[in-house]
Amino acid sequence: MDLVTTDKLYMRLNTAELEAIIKKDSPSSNDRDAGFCSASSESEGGDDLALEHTLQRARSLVGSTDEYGSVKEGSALLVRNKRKSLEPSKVVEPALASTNFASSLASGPPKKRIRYSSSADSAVMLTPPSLLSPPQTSHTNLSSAHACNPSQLLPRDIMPNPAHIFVRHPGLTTLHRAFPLTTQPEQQEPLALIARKPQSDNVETSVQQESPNLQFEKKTLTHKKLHDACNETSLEQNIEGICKADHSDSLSRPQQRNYKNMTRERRIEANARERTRVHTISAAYETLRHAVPAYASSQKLSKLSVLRVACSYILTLSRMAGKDYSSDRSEPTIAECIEAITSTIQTEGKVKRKKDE
DNA sequence: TAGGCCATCTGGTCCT
DNA sequence: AGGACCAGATGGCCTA
Repeated sequence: MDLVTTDKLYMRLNTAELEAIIKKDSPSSNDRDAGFCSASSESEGGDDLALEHTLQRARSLVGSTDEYGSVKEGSALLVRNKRKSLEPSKVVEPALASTNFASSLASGPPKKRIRYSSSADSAVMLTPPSLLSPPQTSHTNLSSAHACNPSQLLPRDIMPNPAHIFVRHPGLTTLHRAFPLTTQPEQQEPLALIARKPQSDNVETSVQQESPNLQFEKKTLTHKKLHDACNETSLEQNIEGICKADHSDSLSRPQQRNYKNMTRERRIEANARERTRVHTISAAYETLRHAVPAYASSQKLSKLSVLRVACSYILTLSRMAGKDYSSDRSEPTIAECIEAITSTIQTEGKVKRKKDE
């Protein structure tokens, strides 16, 4: 087993990447760029990918991928085992997923959140009418089962501002908790929209106190509408009605604001940015995961494991390059470094190794 | 079933 | 003022 990791390590050390590192004697050279993707490039690629996956996910939900030509990877709902293997553990056909979603709505809210290969895969585009560009070509199919404005489909070649794409799991979120349609949950409003500061203004106070309940009622109504919709007629037609009702409702009532005087819309936008940010970090982890040695190619180390292995790997490379990046400047020998990283890989991949054996 | 891991939402803080 | 970054809370998925 040692041979596996050690050989793999040496294989990596013999690559052009290592040569490049060795040739770069100047301390000013950016070692991070040797063999690793920079954060900026990763970010851009990650965002574009996430965006594309968002669109694909939205298309796959209604099983209309053909309309957009070739179907890339990710159009199907791949529910992967993220930790242990790179291979998909479950593959849910888009049509089936759509059916399941509809049926889950028909029998009440989904009890479990669906896990996707990436959050972009799980994306359900929620594009508020206020943020939508002028109406595009109307489609018979929805861009998403949750699209707020079903009549406005985002064409493949029009990439919206990521900040305007609201990604939401079709099932549970903190904002959109599942609860039996016939019973009321204890928490009846989104956490962020609870007014914390007591308002001296009587009018505003009454609005702040009443609105969460109204919002809950609206959500409940929306769930019920969706529930009835799935039972009676097509999901598409009814969601359109729901979205219209939602839109008109939002126009007729003042915007909800949280403690930061943040509107609901801005909170959702902030959530989207936060997701994008976290996705970028996850993508960087994924890049790093591919850049470090592992026990097996199919093994998927956790983020923490990736960091640990990467640290050992970098230290080993630095020693082979005649430098010492160890924290204590102890100048370990190359043999010691290889032994350390081998141990690290074995430790971090312990579970998987046992399974393989 | 418990524990680990991860995604998401949220509020707080800092920076531009 | 708004966005980026961060950490806590929550809940789903997976494995032993």
